[in-house]
Amino acid sequence: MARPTMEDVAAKAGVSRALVSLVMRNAPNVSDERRTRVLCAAHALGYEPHAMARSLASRTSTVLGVMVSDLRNAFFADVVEGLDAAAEAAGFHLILNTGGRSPARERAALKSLLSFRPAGVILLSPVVPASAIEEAAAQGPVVLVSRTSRAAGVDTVNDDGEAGSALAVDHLVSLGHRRIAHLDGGLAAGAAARRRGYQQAMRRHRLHPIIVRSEHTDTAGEKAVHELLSDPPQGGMPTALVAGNDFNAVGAISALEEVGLRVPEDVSVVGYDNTSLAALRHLSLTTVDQPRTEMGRLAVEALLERVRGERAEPVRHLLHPSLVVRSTTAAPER
Amino acid sequence: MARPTMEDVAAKAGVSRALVSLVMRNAPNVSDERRTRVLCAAHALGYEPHAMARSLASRTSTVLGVMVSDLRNAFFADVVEGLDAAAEAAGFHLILNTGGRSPARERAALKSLLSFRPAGVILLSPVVPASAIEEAAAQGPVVLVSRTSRAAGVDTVNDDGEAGSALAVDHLVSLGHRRIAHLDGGLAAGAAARRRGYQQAMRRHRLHPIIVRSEHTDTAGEKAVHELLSDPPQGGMPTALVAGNDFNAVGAISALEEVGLRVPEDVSVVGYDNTSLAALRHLSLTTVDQPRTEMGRLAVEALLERVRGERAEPVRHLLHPSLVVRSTTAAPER
DNA sequence: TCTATTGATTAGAGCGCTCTAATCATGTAG
DNA sequence: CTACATGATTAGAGCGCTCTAATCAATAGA
Repeated sequence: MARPTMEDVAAKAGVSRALVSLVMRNAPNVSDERRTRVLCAAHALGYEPHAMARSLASRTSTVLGVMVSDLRNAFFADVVEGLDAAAEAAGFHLILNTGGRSPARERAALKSLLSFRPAGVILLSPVVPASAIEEAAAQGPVVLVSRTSRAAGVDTVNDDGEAGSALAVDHLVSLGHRRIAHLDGGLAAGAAARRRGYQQAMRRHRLHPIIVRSEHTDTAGEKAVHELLSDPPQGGMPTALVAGNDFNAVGAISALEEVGLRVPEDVSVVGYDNTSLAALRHLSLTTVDQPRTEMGRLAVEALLERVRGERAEPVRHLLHPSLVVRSTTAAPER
Repeated sequence: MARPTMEDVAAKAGVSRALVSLVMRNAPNVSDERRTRVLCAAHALGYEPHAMARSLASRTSTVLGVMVSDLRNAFFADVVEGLDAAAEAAGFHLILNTGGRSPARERAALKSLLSFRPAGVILLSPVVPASAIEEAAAQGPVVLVSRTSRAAGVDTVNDDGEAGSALAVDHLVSLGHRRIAHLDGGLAAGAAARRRGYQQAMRRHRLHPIIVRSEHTDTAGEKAVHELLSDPPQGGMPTALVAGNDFNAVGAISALEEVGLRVPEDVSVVGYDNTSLAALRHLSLTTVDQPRTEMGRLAVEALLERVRGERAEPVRHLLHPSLVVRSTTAAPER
C-alpha cells in the first residue's frame, strides 16, 4: 500500500537515488540507457514524485495560494478558472481558500495559505486591511485582484472601472440619451471607480450626473428604480440607467417592467460584469465586460515574474473593459 | 528574509526543537512555563509551522485534492464553498484543479493532485473512465460528487435526481396539469436520473410522458420549445414543462414569451438546480433545489471518515432535493 | 535509603526528495 | 604515457519537521 519512493526505483533500476532524481527532473547529462532504465523501473512500480518532499528539498514551491472572497460570485469563479489555466501551464498548483468577505476569516485563510510556503499568494478582492496585505507581502510575492494597493511588494490586477462606466455612458449618449442615471454600488468592490467614470463621462458630455445609491444586488436595483420613480430628479425620469453591476441591472429591469415601462423602448439599461446572466437571451443585457480569464492569467504572470526574480518594482495592471451591446439599450423614443 | 524555523524558536526559547514541536502541536505534558516561553519566542520571531515539512515528517496530510470539472458552473462553485467550509472546520486544506470536462485534462489534473499525497481526493462530476477513478482510489480515499460508481473504495454524493423530477411533476399535477413535457438534458451530468424520475412520476399519475431532446443550456431550451411548437405531440401543446436545468428553463421561457405564450398563465415551467438565476425576482423560477453546500460537507465528511479509518465500506449519499415554488408555475387556464 | 512511577524534556533518526561536491570513466592533447 | 578536460554517476548532507526511545527530575511507596 505504501507508495514507492525514489529509493525503490533506484534499487529496481540498479542505480543511485541521485540518478533517479536527475531523471525525474529530466536533467541533461544522463545517458539514454540509464534514463530509460530508470523510467521503466518508475513506471513498473507506479512511481510518482512526491511534490511536497520535492518542494522541501529544493527550497522552492510550485504552490500558489489563492484566497477568493466568495466563489459564489461568478466573477471570481471565472478569475479562478483563469488562474488555474495559467498556473497549470507554468507547472504550478493552486491551493484555494475562501474568506467570505470577513476580515477575520480572511486573515485566518491567508495564514493558512502561507503555512504551505507558497511561491506567492493571489488575493481576489480581499477586505483585510492594507497592513495584513503588507505583512503577507513580507513573506513572498502578493498579487491583488479587484483591489488596489500602494505597497511596494504588491502587484495589482484591476479592470478600469472608470473606463468601463465611460464606455456605457458614451454608448448611451451616442444613442441620443441625455438623462442618464447611475445606480451606485456603494462600498462594493470597484463601485467607486465606476461612479467616478460615470461622473467624468457625464461632465465630458456636459450632462448632469444623477446618482442613486444602491448596491450590487437585484433587490437593490429594484429599490433604486422605485425611488427614482417616486422621486424623479429635476428634468424628469431618466431615459437610461447605468447600473452598478448585472444583478443590479436585472433588478432595475424588473422594477421598470413592473410599472409598465418597457426596456429598451422607454428606458435603456446597461449592466456591468457581463456575467452569464447577461448573456442569457431572455435578458440579453447590454453590459460592460471585464476580461476575467485574462485577469487571472495576468495575476499568475505577475506572480511568476517575481518568483523568477525578473522584476522587483510593483506592476499595476489596469485592464480595459469592453462594451457588449445587447438588447437592453436603444435610442430613446421621442 | 528566510523564515524562521523551529530551530530558531528553540534557540531563542532556550529549549530543544522537540519541545517546540510539542508546543506547536499543543501536546499535553508540557509545563506551562515552557509553553509560554516557546509561544513568546515563536511570536517574537513571527514563526509559523511549515505545513509541508510537517506533512512529510508526520506521514499524514492535511490536504484534500479537489478536481472540479468546471468552476464557471455555479453549481460546482457552491459545492466547492461547502467543501472549503467543511475542510477548514476540520483543519484541512483544499488544493484545487479544473478538468474542463476533458478526460485527458482531468487525468493530468488528478495526477497533479495526487503528487501532493493528499489525504484524499474529491472529484466533482468527473468524466474520466471508471478505471482512472479506481486507480486513484488505490492511492487513497476518493469521493465522487455528481457521479456514481460501484467501486468499493469510492464514496459518492449525489442528489436524487429521480426524486427531484418527481417533485416537479407532482407539483404540476397537483396544480391540475396533465400534459407535462420534459426537456431532457441528454448526456449532461444527472440528466439520466432526472429523465427516469420524470417518466416514473408520469406513469404513476397515469399520464403520458413527452420527452424532448435538449441540453443544459438556454439556447437548447429555446430550441426545444420551438420544436415543440412546430411539431406538437399528440394531445396538443403541453401546459407544463419540466426543464433539465435552470438555464434550459430560462431558454424555454424566452421562446414561449417570444411567440406570445405567457408563463405561467399559458405554460408552467419548472427548472432544476436553484441557481442564483432562478432566485432573481425578474425570473422567479420554480425549480428543484439541490443542497449543494450540504453536498460539499458530506463529501468532506465521507473522506475524513476514511482517513480516520472509521469506515471501510463505501457510502452512497443520495441527497433529497426540494422544490422551490416561485412564479413560473400555476394552475393551467381552462 | 532505595526503587518505582510519573511527568517533562531531549537526542537523534528519518520522512522523500534535491543539491553540492566528490568520484569515476572516457577521450584527447601534449 | 601522463595530464587534463569533460561527461556520467553517486555519496552524503540537509530541507523543517515528527516521533520513538532515552534521559532526567521529582515525587511516592516500601
